[in-house]
Amino acid sequence: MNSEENSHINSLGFAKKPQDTRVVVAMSGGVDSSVTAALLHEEGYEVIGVTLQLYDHGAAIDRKGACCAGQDIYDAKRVAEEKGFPHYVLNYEDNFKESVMEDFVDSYMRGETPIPCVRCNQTVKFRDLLKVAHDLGADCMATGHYIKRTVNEDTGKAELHRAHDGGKDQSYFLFATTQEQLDFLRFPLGAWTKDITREHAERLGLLVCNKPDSQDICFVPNGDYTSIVKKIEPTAEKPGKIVDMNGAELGDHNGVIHYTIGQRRGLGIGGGHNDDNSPFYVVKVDPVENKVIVGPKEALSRDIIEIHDCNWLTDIPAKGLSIQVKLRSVSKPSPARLYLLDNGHAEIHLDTAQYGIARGQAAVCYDQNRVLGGGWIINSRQSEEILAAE
RNA sequence: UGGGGUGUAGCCAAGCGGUAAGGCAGCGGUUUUUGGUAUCGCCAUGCGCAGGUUCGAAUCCUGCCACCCCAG
Repeated sequence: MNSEENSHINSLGFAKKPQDTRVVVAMSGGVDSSVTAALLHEEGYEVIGVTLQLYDHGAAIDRKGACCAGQDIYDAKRVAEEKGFPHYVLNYEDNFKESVMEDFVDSYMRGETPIPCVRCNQTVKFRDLLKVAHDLGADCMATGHYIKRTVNEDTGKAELHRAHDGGKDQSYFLFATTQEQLDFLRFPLGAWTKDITREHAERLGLLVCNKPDSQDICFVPNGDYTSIVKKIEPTAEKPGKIVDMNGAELGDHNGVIHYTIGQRRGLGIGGGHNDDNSPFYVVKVDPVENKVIVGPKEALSRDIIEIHDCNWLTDIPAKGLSIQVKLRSVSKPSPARLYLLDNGHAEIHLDTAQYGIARGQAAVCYDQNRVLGGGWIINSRQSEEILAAE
Protein backbone atom coordinates (compact mmCIF):
# COMPACT_ATOMS: atom_id res chain seq x y z
CA MET A 1 0.00 0.00 0.00
CA ASN A 2 2.95 2.31 -0.28
CA SER A 3 3.74 1.90 -3.92
CA GLU A 4 3.23 4.47 -6.62
CA GLU A 5 6.04 6.74 -5.40
CA ASN A 6 6.34 8.31 -8.82
CA SER A 7 2.73 9.25 -9.03
CA HIS A 8 0.61 12.00 -7.61
CA ILE A 9 -1.96 9.39 -6.82
CA ASN A 10 -1.85 8.29 -3.20
CA SER A 11 -2.20 4.72 -2.04
CA LEU A 12 -5.96 5.03 -1.74
CA GLY A 13 -6.22 6.28 -5.29
CA PHE A 14 -6.66 10.01 -4.74
CA ALA A 15 -4.69 12.76 -6.39
CA LYS A 16 -3.83 14.47 -3.15
CA LYS A 17 -1.65 14.06 -0.14
CA PRO A 18 -2.62 11.48 2.47
CA GLN A 19 -3.11 14.16 5.10
CA ASP A 20 -5.70 15.78 2.88
CA THR A 21 -7.52 12.49 2.39
CA ARG A 22 -10.17 11.63 4.92
CA VAL A 23 -10.86 7.93 5.32
CA VAL A 24 -13.38 6.28 7.57
CA VAL A 25 -12.20 2.87 8.74
CA ALA A 26 -14.79 0.33 9.84
CA MET A 27 -13.23 -1.13 12.96
CA SER A 28 -14.58 -4.33 14.42
CA GLY A 29 -12.06 -4.55 17.22
CA GLY A 30 -10.23 -7.42 15.55
CA VAL A 31 -6.72 -7.59 14.21
CA ASP A 32 -7.50 -6.94 10.57
CA SER A 33 -9.45 -3.74 10.85
CA SER A 34 -7.15 -2.46 13.60
CA VAL A 35 -4.14 -2.92 11.35
CA THR A 36 -6.00 -1.28 8.49
CA ALA A 37 -6.73 1.79 10.56
CA ALA A 38 -3.30 1.99 12.17
CA LEU A 39 -1.49 1.62 8.88
CA LEU A 40 -3.50 4.26 7.11
CA HIS A 41 -2.89 6.53 10.05
CA GLU A 42 0.82 5.74 9.87
CA GLU A 43 0.80 6.64 6.20
CA GLY A 44 -0.51 10.02 7.15
CA TYR A 45 -4.15 9.76 6.22
CA GLU A 46 -6.82 11.52 8.18
CA VAL A 47 -8.30 8.44 9.72
CA ILE A 48 -11.63 8.31 11.49
CA GLY A 49 -12.33 5.00 13.16
CA VAL A 50 -15.92 3.88 13.49
CA THR A 51 -17.14 0.85 15.37
CA LEU A 52 -20.69 -0.33 15.27
CA GLN A 53 -22.29 -1.78 18.33
CA LEU A 54 -24.34 -4.49 16.73
CA TYR A 55 -25.87 -6.57 19.45
CA ASP A 56 -26.24 -7.12 23.13
CA HIS A 57 -23.11 -6.41 25.10
CA GLY A 58 -23.54 -8.64 28.06
CA ALA A 59 -24.14 -11.82 26.14
CA ALA A 60 -21.07 -11.37 24.01
CA ILE A 61 -18.57 -9.99 26.42
CA ASP A 62 -16.71 -13.20 27.12
CA ARG A 63 -16.96 -14.58 23.69
CA LYS A 64 -13.73 -15.29 21.83
CA GLY A 65 -13.74 -14.54 18.15
CA ALA A 66 -16.83 -12.38 18.18
CA CYS A 67 -16.88 -8.86 16.87
CA CYS A 68 -18.62 -5.56 17.26
CA ALA A 69 -19.76 -5.92 20.84
CA GLY A 70 -18.42 -5.63 24.33
CA GLN A 71 -14.69 -6.14 24.54
CA ASP A 72 -14.21 -5.66 20.83
CA ILE A 73 -15.60 -2.16 20.89
CA TYR A 74 -13.28 -1.35 23.74
CA ASP A 75 -10.33 -2.83 21.84
CA ALA A 76 -11.09 -0.73 18.78
CA LYS A 77 -11.28 2.39 20.89
CA ARG A 78 -7.98 1.60 22.58
CA VAL A 79 -6.24 1.19 19.24
CA ALA A 80 -7.55 4.55 18.10
CA GLU A 81 -6.55 6.21 21.36
CA GLU A 82 -3.05 4.79 21.28
CA LYS A 83 -2.51 5.84 17.71
CA GLY A 84 -4.18 9.15 18.21
CA PHE A 85 -6.99 9.30 15.70
CA PRO A 86 -10.66 9.92 16.40
CA HIS A 87 -12.96 7.00 16.95
CA TYR A 88 -16.71 6.79 17.22
CA VAL A 89 -18.99 4.06 18.43
CA LEU A 90 -22.40 3.98 16.82
CA ASN A 91 -25.24 2.06 18.35
CA TYR A 92 -26.62 0.00 15.50
CA GLU A 93 -28.35 -2.62 17.59
CA ASP A 94 -31.82 -1.90 16.26
CA ASN A 95 -30.53 -1.59 12.75
CA PHE A 96 -28.58 -4.84 12.95
CA LYS A 97 -31.46 -6.66 14.52
CA GLU A 98 -33.79 -5.59 11.77
CA SER A 99 -31.49 -6.00 8.79
CA VAL A 100 -29.54 -9.07 9.80
CA MET A 101 -30.94 -11.01 12.73
CA GLU A 102 -34.59 -10.87 11.76
CA ASP A 103 -33.75 -11.75 8.19
CA PHE A 104 -31.77 -14.67 9.58
CA VAL A 105 -34.73 -15.86 11.60
CA ASP A 106 -37.26 -15.34 8.80
CA SER A 107 -35.06 -17.25 6.43
CA TYR A 108 -34.91 -20.29 8.70
CA MET A 109 -38.66 -20.06 9.26
CA ARG A 110 -39.08 -20.28 5.51
CA GLY A 111 -36.99 -23.43 5.44
CA GLU A 112 -34.01 -21.66 3.91
CA THR A 113 -30.40 -21.42 5.00
CA PRO A 114 -29.29 -17.83 5.39
CA ILE A 115 -25.86 -16.23 5.33
CA PRO A 116 -26.04 -13.40 7.83
CA CYS A 117 -22.47 -12.28 7.10
CA VAL A 118 -23.44 -11.30 3.57
CA ARG A 119 -26.56 -9.51 4.78
CA CYS A 120 -24.51 -7.59 7.30
CA ASN A 121 -22.04 -6.41 4.69
CA GLN A 122 -24.85 -5.64 2.32
CA THR A 123 -26.91 -3.57 4.72
CA VAL A 124 -25.40 -2.39 7.97
CA LYS A 125 -21.88 -1.96 6.74
CA PHE A 126 -21.98 -1.03 3.07
CA ARG A 127 -25.29 0.77 3.04
CA ASP A 128 -25.68 2.39 6.45
CA LEU A 129 -22.16 2.83 7.70
CA LEU A 130 -21.10 3.91 4.25
CA LYS A 131 -23.65 6.67 4.39
CA VAL A 132 -22.21 7.80 7.69
CA ALA A 133 -18.79 7.93 6.06
CA HIS A 134 -20.22 10.11 3.32
CA ASP A 135 -21.84 12.34 5.88
CA LEU A 136 -18.52 12.70 7.65
CA GLY A 137 -17.12 14.05 4.44
CA ALA A 138 -14.82 11.10 3.90
CA ASP A 139 -13.15 10.47 0.56
CA CYS A 140 -13.54 6.77 1.05
CA MET A 141 -14.25 4.03 3.56
CA ALA A 142 -11.75 1.29 4.31
CA THR A 143 -12.32 -2.12 5.89
CA GLY A 144 -10.10 -4.98 6.92
CA HIS A 145 -11.65 -7.48 4.53
CA TYR A 146 -9.40 -9.79 2.59
CA ILE A 147 -10.41 -8.86 -0.88
CA LYS A 148 -8.79 -6.81 -3.60
CA ARG A 149 -10.15 -3.74 -5.30
CA THR A 150 -8.45 -2.67 -8.48
CA VAL A 151 -9.24 -0.06 -11.07
CA ASN A 152 -9.39 -1.26 -14.63
CA GLU A 153 -7.23 1.03 -16.74
CA ASP A 154 -9.35 0.58 -19.83
CA THR A 155 -12.77 1.11 -18.36
CA GLY A 156 -11.76 3.24 -15.41
CA LYS A 157 -14.10 1.19 -13.25
CA ALA A 158 -13.32 -0.39 -9.93
CA GLU A 159 -13.26 -4.16 -9.86
CA LEU A 160 -13.35 -6.74 -7.11
CA HIS A 161 -10.82 -9.54 -7.07
CA ARG A 162 -10.19 -12.44 -4.79
CA ALA A 163 -7.65 -11.82 -2.06
CA HIS A 164 -4.06 -12.71 -2.71
CA ASP A 165 -4.30 -15.15 0.19
CA GLY A 166 -6.80 -17.63 -1.20
CA GLY A 167 -7.31 -19.16 2.21
CA LYS A 168 -8.47 -15.88 3.70
CA ASP A 169 -10.32 -14.59 0.68
CA GLN A 170 -13.67 -13.09 1.71
CA SER A 171 -15.09 -12.44 -1.71
CA TYR A 172 -17.89 -14.93 -1.14
CA PHE A 173 -19.25 -12.72 1.61
CA LEU A 174 -18.91 -9.55 -0.42
CA PHE A 175 -20.50 -10.51 -3.71
CA ALA A 176 -23.40 -8.14 -3.11
CA THR A 177 -21.16 -5.08 -3.07
CA THR A 178 -22.51 -2.75 -5.72
CA GLN A 179 -20.44 -0.81 -8.19
CA GLU A 180 -21.38 2.41 -6.44
CA GLN A 181 -20.31 1.06 -3.06
CA LEU A 182 -17.15 -0.32 -4.55
CA ASP A 183 -16.21 3.06 -5.93
CA PHE A 184 -16.14 4.40 -2.40
CA LEU A 185 -14.59 1.41 -0.63
CA ARG A 186 -10.98 0.43 -0.07
CA PHE A 187 -9.56 -2.88 1.15
CA PRO A 188 -5.92 -2.31 2.04
CA LEU A 189 -5.34 -5.89 3.22
CA GLY A 190 -6.44 -7.55 0.01
CA ALA A 191 -2.93 -8.23 -1.21
CA TRP A 192 -1.73 -9.65 2.09
CA THR A 193 -1.71 -12.90 3.92
CA LYS A 194 -2.87 -13.08 7.48
CA ASP A 195 0.72 -13.58 8.60
CA ILE A 196 1.74 -10.26 7.16
CA THR A 197 -1.18 -8.57 8.85
CA ARG A 198 -0.19 -10.04 12.18
CA GLU A 199 3.44 -8.96 11.66
CA HIS A 200 2.25 -5.43 11.11
CA ALA A 201 0.02 -5.65 14.13
CA GLU A 202 3.04 -6.59 16.17
CA ARG A 203 5.26 -3.96 14.62
CA LEU A 204 2.65 -1.31 15.27
CA GLY A 205 2.36 -2.53 18.83
CA LEU A 206 -1.37 -3.09 18.62
CA LEU A 207 -2.84 -4.66 21.71
CA VAL A 208 -5.05 -6.80 19.54
CA CYS A 209 -2.17 -8.46 17.69
CA ASN A 210 -2.78 -11.86 19.22
CA LYS A 211 -6.54 -11.90 19.14
CA PRO A 212 -7.91 -15.04 17.54
CA ASP A 213 -9.56 -14.85 14.14
CA SER A 214 -13.28 -14.49 14.25
CA GLN A 215 -15.36 -17.40 13.09
CA ASP A 216 -18.91 -18.61 13.22
CA ILE A 217 -21.81 -16.20 13.19
CA CYS A 218 -20.88 -13.26 15.39
CA PHE A 219 -24.21 -12.93 17.20
CA VAL A 220 -24.60 -16.66 17.84
CA PRO A 221 -23.04 -17.95 21.04
CA ASN A 222 -21.23 -21.32 20.91
CA GLY A 223 -22.51 -22.35 17.52
CA ASP A 224 -26.10 -22.80 18.63
CA TYR A 225 -27.87 -20.68 16.06
CA THR A 226 -31.29 -22.09 16.89
CA SER A 227 -31.16 -20.44 20.30
CA ILE A 228 -31.17 -17.05 18.55
CA VAL A 229 -33.98 -18.08 16.25
CA LYS A 230 -36.04 -19.18 19.23
CA LYS A 231 -35.19 -16.08 21.20
CA ILE A 232 -36.46 -13.79 18.47
CA GLU A 233 -39.30 -16.04 17.35
CA PRO A 234 -40.39 -18.22 20.28
CA THR A 235 -42.86 -20.16 18.15
CA ALA A 236 -40.18 -21.24 15.70
CA GLU A 237 -39.52 -24.62 17.18
CA LYS A 238 -42.42 -26.87 16.24
CA PRO A 239 -41.88 -30.64 16.41
CA GLY A 240 -42.84 -32.63 13.33
CA LYS A 241 -42.10 -35.65 11.21
CA ILE A 242 -39.07 -36.70 9.24
CA VAL A 243 -40.26 -38.50 6.12
CA ASP A 244 -38.62 -40.15 3.14
CA MET A 245 -39.18 -39.10 -0.43
CA ASN A 246 -42.28 -41.29 -0.66
CA GLY A 247 -43.76 -39.70 2.43
CA ALA A 248 -43.13 -42.61 4.79
CA GLU A 249 -42.38 -41.50 8.33
CA LEU A 250 -38.87 -42.28 9.48
CA GLY A 251 -38.63 -40.23 12.62
CA ASP A 252 -39.38 -37.03 14.45
CA HIS A 253 -37.78 -33.62 14.32
CA ASN A 254 -37.95 -30.86 16.88
CA GLY A 255 -38.45 -28.02 14.41
CA VAL A 256 -37.49 -27.41 10.80
CA ILE A 257 -35.18 -24.60 11.87
CA HIS A 258 -32.71 -27.25 12.99
CA TYR A 259 -32.23 -28.57 9.46
CA THR A 260 -30.67 -27.53 6.23
CA ILE A 261 -30.43 -29.09 2.80
CA GLY A 262 -27.62 -31.60 2.56
CA GLN A 263 -27.43 -32.18 6.29
CA ARG A 264 -26.64 -35.72 7.38
CA ARG A 265 -25.92 -35.65 11.07
CA GLY A 266 -28.59 -35.19 13.66
CA LEU A 267 -31.36 -37.01 11.84
CA GLY A 268 -31.32 -39.95 14.23
CA ILE A 269 -32.49 -42.39 11.57
CA GLY A 270 -31.05 -45.83 12.20
CA GLY A 271 -30.44 -48.71 9.84
CA GLY A 272 -32.82 -50.99 8.03
CA HIS A 273 -34.65 -48.44 5.94
CA ASN A 274 -32.86 -49.18 2.70
CA ASP A 275 -30.97 -52.05 1.13
CA ASP A 276 -27.43 -50.90 1.73
CA ASN A 277 -27.95 -49.05 5.00
CA SER A 278 -26.67 -45.89 3.35
CA PRO A 279 -27.09 -42.67 5.28
CA PHE A 280 -29.92 -40.23 4.85
CA TYR A 281 -29.53 -36.58 3.99
CA VAL A 282 -31.96 -33.72 4.22
CA VAL A 283 -33.35 -33.29 0.72
CA LYS A 284 -36.03 -30.73 1.44
CA VAL A 285 -37.29 -28.65 4.32
CA ASP A 286 -41.02 -27.99 4.21
CA PRO A 287 -42.06 -25.39 6.78
CA VAL A 288 -45.70 -25.37 5.62
CA GLU A 289 -46.23 -29.08 6.25
CA ASN A 290 -43.66 -28.85 9.03
CA LYS A 291 -41.78 -31.78 7.55
CA VAL A 292 -38.16 -32.62 6.92
CA ILE A 293 -37.78 -34.76 3.82
CA VAL A 294 -34.78 -37.05 3.63
CA GLY A 295 -33.28 -39.21 0.93
CA PRO A 296 -30.06 -40.70 -0.40
CA LYS A 297 -27.11 -38.54 -1.28
CA GLU A 298 -27.82 -38.89 -5.00
CA ALA A 299 -31.10 -37.06 -4.50
CA LEU A 300 -29.10 -33.93 -3.67
CA SER A 301 -27.33 -33.77 -6.98
CA ARG A 302 -27.89 -30.42 -8.71
CA ASP A 303 -26.42 -28.85 -11.80
CA ILE A 304 -28.78 -25.95 -12.49
CA ILE A 305 -29.07 -23.18 -9.96
CA GLU A 306 -31.48 -20.28 -10.17
CA ILE A 307 -30.56 -17.10 -8.33
CA HIS A 308 -32.35 -13.82 -7.62
CA ASP A 309 -31.60 -10.45 -6.05
CA CYS A 310 -28.49 -10.48 -8.17
CA ASN A 311 -25.66 -7.99 -8.10
CA TRP A 312 -23.44 -7.74 -11.15
CA LEU A 313 -20.17 -5.88 -11.45
CA THR A 314 -19.95 -6.48 -15.16
CA ASP A 315 -22.26 -6.83 -18.14
CA ILE A 316 -23.55 -10.33 -18.68
CA PRO A 317 -24.11 -11.06 -22.37
CA ALA A 318 -27.49 -12.39 -23.45
CA LYS A 319 -25.94 -15.54 -24.80
CA GLY A 320 -24.43 -16.34 -21.43
CA LEU A 321 -20.96 -16.27 -19.98
CA SER A 322 -18.48 -18.91 -18.97
CA ILE A 323 -17.66 -18.42 -15.34
CA GLN A 324 -16.53 -20.17 -12.20
CA VAL A 325 -18.97 -20.22 -9.36
CA LYS A 326 -18.78 -20.74 -5.63
CA LEU A 327 -21.87 -22.13 -3.96
CA ARG A 328 -20.36 -22.11 -0.49
CA SER A 329 -17.64 -20.09 1.12
CA VAL A 330 -15.27 -22.99 1.55
CA SER A 331 -14.86 -24.61 -1.82
CA LYS A 332 -12.97 -23.97 -4.97
CA PRO A 333 -14.85 -22.17 -7.71
CA SER A 334 -16.24 -24.64 -10.21
CA PRO A 335 -16.71 -24.11 -13.93
CA ALA A 336 -20.19 -23.18 -15.10
CA ARG A 337 -22.14 -21.05 -17.51
CA LEU A 338 -24.18 -18.05 -16.44
CA TYR A 339 -27.39 -16.94 -18.14
CA LEU A 340 -29.61 -13.99 -17.30
CA LEU A 341 -33.33 -14.70 -17.23
CA ASP A 342 -36.06 -12.30 -18.32
CA ASN A 343 -37.39 -11.80 -14.81
CA GLY A 344 -34.10 -10.47 -13.52
CA HIS A 345 -33.10 -13.79 -12.09
CA ALA A 346 -30.16 -15.73 -13.45
CA GLU A 347 -29.40 -19.37 -14.04
CA ILE A 348 -26.12 -21.11 -13.48
CA HIS A 349 -25.41 -24.32 -15.33
CA LEU A 350 -22.70 -26.28 -13.58
CA ASP A 351 -20.32 -28.41 -15.61
CA THR A 352 -20.45 -31.01 -12.88
CA ALA A 353 -23.24 -31.41 -10.38
CA GLN A 354 -22.85 -30.51 -6.74
CA TYR A 355 -24.55 -31.70 -3.59
CA GLY A 356 -26.31 -29.87 -0.81
CA ILE A 357 -27.30 -26.68 -2.60
CA ALA A 358 -29.61 -24.83 -0.25
CA ARG A 359 -32.03 -22.01 -0.88
CA GLY A 360 -30.86 -18.88 0.90
CA GLN A 361 -27.20 -19.51 0.21
CA ALA A 362 -25.25 -17.43 -2.28
CA ALA A 363 -23.88 -18.24 -5.68
CA VAL A 364 -20.86 -16.07 -6.35
CA CYS A 365 -19.51 -15.83 -9.87
CA TYR A 366 -15.92 -15.34 -10.90
CA ASP A 367 -13.84 -14.83 -13.97
CA GLN A 368 -10.68 -16.35 -12.60
CA ASN A 369 -9.89 -14.05 -9.68
CA ARG A 370 -12.29 -11.32 -10.60
CA VAL A 371 -15.60 -11.23 -8.79
CA LEU A 372 -18.37 -10.73 -11.33
CA GLY A 373 -21.15 -10.67 -8.76
CA GLY A 374 -23.76 -13.23 -7.89
CA GLY A 375 -27.12 -13.79 -6.33
CA TRP A 376 -29.15 -15.69 -3.79
CA ILE A 377 -30.10 -19.24 -4.55
CA ILE A 378 -33.84 -19.55 -4.93
CA ASN A 379 -34.11 -22.85 -6.77
CA SER A 380 -31.99 -25.67 -8.05
CA ARG A 381 -32.55 -28.77 -10.10
CA GLN A 382 -30.88 -31.63 -11.86
CA SER A 383 -30.84 -31.32 -15.63
CA GLU A 384 -32.70 -34.01 -17.51
CA GLU A 385 -29.73 -35.13 -19.54
CA ILE A 386 -27.90 -36.13 -16.42
CA LEU A 387 -30.95 -37.75 -14.93
CA ALA A 388 -31.31 -39.75 -18.12
CA ALA A 389 -27.71 -40.84 -18.02
CA GLU A 390 -28.05 -42.32 -14.57
C1' U B 1 -53.03 -76.07 20.78
C1' G B 2 -50.10 -78.33 16.48
C1' G B 3 -46.31 -77.24 12.63
C1' G B 4 -42.46 -73.85 10.97
C1' G B 5 -39.24 -69.63 11.73
C1' U B 6 -36.43 -65.94 14.34
C1' G B 7 -33.94 -64.05 18.73
C1' U B 8 -26.08 -60.86 18.06
C1' A B 9 -25.06 -53.01 20.48
C1' G B 10 -30.32 -47.84 19.90
C1' C B 11 -31.38 -49.85 14.48
C1' C B 12 -30.07 -53.26 10.09
C1' A B 13 -26.87 -57.32 10.02
C1' A B 14 -22.34 -61.10 9.25
C1' G B 15 -20.68 -65.20 11.84
C1' C B 16 -22.66 -71.69 11.87
C1' G B 17 -16.96 -75.22 17.39
C1' G B 18 -11.38 -71.69 18.06
C1' U B 19 -12.03 -66.89 21.09
C1' A B 20 -17.94 -61.06 18.23
C1' A B 21 -17.34 -58.31 10.47
C1' G B 22 -19.64 -54.20 8.30
C1' G B 23 -23.26 -50.40 7.88
C1' C B 24 -26.89 -46.80 10.04
C1' A B 25 -27.59 -43.86 14.35
C1' G B 26 -24.90 -41.62 18.44
C1' C B 27 -20.57 -39.35 20.76
C1' G B 28 -15.71 -36.92 20.28
C1' G B 29 -11.66 -34.72 17.25
C1' U B 30 -9.87 -32.49 12.52
C1' U B 31 -11.32 -29.24 8.53
C1' U B 32 -14.17 -24.57 8.07
C1' U B 33 -14.68 -16.37 8.22
C1' U B 34 -22.46 -18.88 7.09
C1' G B 35 -25.53 -23.67 7.26
C1' G B 36 -23.92 -28.15 5.71
C1' U B 37 -20.56 -31.58 3.46
C1' A B 38 -16.07 -34.42 4.05
C1' U B 39 -12.64 -36.89 7.14
C1' C B 40 -10.53 -39.40 11.52
C1' G B 41 -11.40 -41.80 16.21
C1' C B 42 -14.70 -44.15 19.90
C1' C B 43 -18.90 -47.28 20.51
C1' A B 44 -21.06 -55.78 22.63
C1' U B 45 -15.61 -59.52 28.09
C1' G B 46 -20.40 -60.59 25.11
C1' C B 47 -24.49 -63.01 21.15
C1' G B 48 -33.04 -63.98 24.61
C1' C B 49 -32.55 -66.77 29.59
C1' A B 50 -30.89 -71.24 32.37
C1' G B 51 -28.29 -75.57 32.29
C1' G B 52 -25.20 -79.27 29.63
C1' U B 53 -21.32 -81.39 26.05
C1' U B 54 -16.18 -79.68 24.91
C1' C B 55 -9.39 -77.97 26.08
C1' G B 56 -12.59 -74.25 23.91
C1' A B 57 -19.70 -72.57 22.52
C1' A B 58 -22.92 -66.83 19.54
C1' U B 59 -22.07 -71.42 17.00
C1' C B 60 -23.70 -78.48 19.28
C1' C B 61 -27.56 -80.58 23.02
C1' U B 62 -31.76 -79.87 26.68
C1' G B 63 -35.34 -76.85 28.96
C1' C B 64 -37.67 -72.21 29.40
C1' C B 65 -39.11 -67.26 27.53
C1' A B 66 -40.35 -63.69 23.62
C1' C B 67 -41.80 -62.33 18.82
C1' C B 68 -43.37 -63.73 13.76
C1' C B 69 -45.80 -67.00 10.07
C1' C B 70 -48.98 -71.09 8.78
C1' A B 71 -52.79 -74.25 10.53
C1' G B 72 -57.15 -74.71 13.53
